[in-house]
Amino acid sequence: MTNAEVAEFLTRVGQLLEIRGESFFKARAYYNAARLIGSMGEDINRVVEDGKLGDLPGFGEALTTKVGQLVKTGHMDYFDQISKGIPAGLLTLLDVPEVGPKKAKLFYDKLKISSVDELEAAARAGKLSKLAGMGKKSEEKILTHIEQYHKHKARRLLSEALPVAERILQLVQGIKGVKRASLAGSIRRRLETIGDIDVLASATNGGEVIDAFAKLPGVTEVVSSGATKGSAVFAPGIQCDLRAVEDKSYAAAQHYFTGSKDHNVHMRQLAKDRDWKLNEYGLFQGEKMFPSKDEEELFKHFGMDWIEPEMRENTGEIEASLKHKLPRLIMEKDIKGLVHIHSNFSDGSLSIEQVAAEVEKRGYKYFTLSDHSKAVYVAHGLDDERQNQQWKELEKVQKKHPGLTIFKSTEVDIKKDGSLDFSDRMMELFDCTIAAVHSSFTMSTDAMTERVIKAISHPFVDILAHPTGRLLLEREPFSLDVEKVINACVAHDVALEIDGHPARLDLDWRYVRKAKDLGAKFVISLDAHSPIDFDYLPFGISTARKGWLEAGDVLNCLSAEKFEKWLSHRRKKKSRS
DNA sequence: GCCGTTTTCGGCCCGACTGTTTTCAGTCG
Repeated sequence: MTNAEVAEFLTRVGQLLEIRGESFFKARAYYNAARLIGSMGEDINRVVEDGKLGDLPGFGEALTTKVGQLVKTGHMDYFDQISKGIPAGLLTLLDVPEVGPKKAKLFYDKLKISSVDELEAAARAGKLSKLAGMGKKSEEKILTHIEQYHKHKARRLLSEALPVAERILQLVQGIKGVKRASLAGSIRRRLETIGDIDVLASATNGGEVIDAFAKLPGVTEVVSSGATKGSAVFAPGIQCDLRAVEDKSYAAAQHYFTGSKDHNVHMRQLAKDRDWKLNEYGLFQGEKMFPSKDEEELFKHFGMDWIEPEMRENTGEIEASLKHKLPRLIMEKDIKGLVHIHSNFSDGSLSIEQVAAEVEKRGYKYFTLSDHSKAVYVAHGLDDERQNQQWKELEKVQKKHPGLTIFKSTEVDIKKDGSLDFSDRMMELFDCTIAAVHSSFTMSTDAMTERVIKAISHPFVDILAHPTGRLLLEREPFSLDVEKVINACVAHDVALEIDGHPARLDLDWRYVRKAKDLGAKFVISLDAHSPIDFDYLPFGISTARKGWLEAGDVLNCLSAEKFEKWLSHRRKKKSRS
């Protein structure tokens, strides 16, 4: 089972326990385990094989036995035991906002409801409002939520949510009485997909600010509106939560609303260890508040350095900060050249000349012209003859742009058997080759891993592109032993691509972190097919930052000369061996 | 269900909002 599958399973166990009315803390032990496994870099199968499951924080005797069985056999006896008498569909009710375990149990016990459709029918028939603790308003709300549940999936790409968030932030900054405002939540942490937008504001007249927020242009529905907190749906259907605090609480509130949840729990534990209390209003010792004008000062009270929002996932950043050993994360301005650009020779929309002009306009010193190879037929992949034509055109353009270095490159297809789509003779003629899987996604883990490693082992492959093939919210990554592939890349001195297209962001940042620890090198690429794709570099950068990368880890932070040196040096090394 | 150099039992992060209640439970983040 993959980490994600194990995490999902354990979440279901927790939900079942809650529905059964077991201690919430028991359920939380499973939720904590689910979050830990879902967000850690190590392969859970490896952890179990190595007998290290019990070393994970929050894993005692019970979890170690039960999760061990789950990972080894894909099955958990305990799950069968607690799910007895509870229909599987009941858990789907929890996907409807404002329906939690207590309500779900109530609906099932009193009305035998075990699916969202049945819930909808009961609400329309007015049956829900007759239940204890329910009323007309609750029933209407549930109906509205079910409509939304059917209409659109809850999450969106970061690239879609961020512009909306920035527009809302501007509007909030314009509300009368607002002193400071910023984005918070997962969008500030630059998570790859976003559930809702969190905005924080400081003001003396919180209630009025929330009122004004509910009336902003673009608001299609007001979900809630109180003295310090409001929630509204903005076109095109993204929910935004605004929190208003007094300015003296701004730093603590910004930290709190940025999260992540796990990071906050850990920080609050640190406060508790010192007999302090940390909440969204400040850091306190008894009644006394430690003043913090910004987050940096807040961290300083703990003897910590300020932690970049992208790192706040509770994966060691708090320990590193306490030891003053945080990395200096890569920034956009560190990038010197662009990697993985398509032209209209394959499926790009720009000519090579237009690409060169675009790259120069944006101030970069070099790029790799990486069109598809012939096996990717739908993308007009190049055969030998057309590749030769492309090279001729490239040389013409190169002459017109003396200040720019254009690397002869290819995104060569990794065929089903792991062989490459160009002959060795052709492969040797490129300056920089990027290999990628584009077909036969449904192989077994072993077969796919072998396929990719065979390609990596080829002496003239320099970079592995979009290593897991995922399309966020659309297509799952293909089944791959990522850790083995990373190790193979390190062994063969092949760089891993962080494909910066916001629908890919592949390699995933959780693996980026792992790969960095294993000694891998990276490129942050655009995988650009059209002019708009050149605006997507920040998403590749934030993925790298979430993986703790520094400029020194990323090859296209090198000058054109040094980038070329890396390519030729490793090729010489390979032809010798 | 987990955890502990003050604890092996009694805690477990903390607070806002809503709706249905006469003081609070449920949900969410």
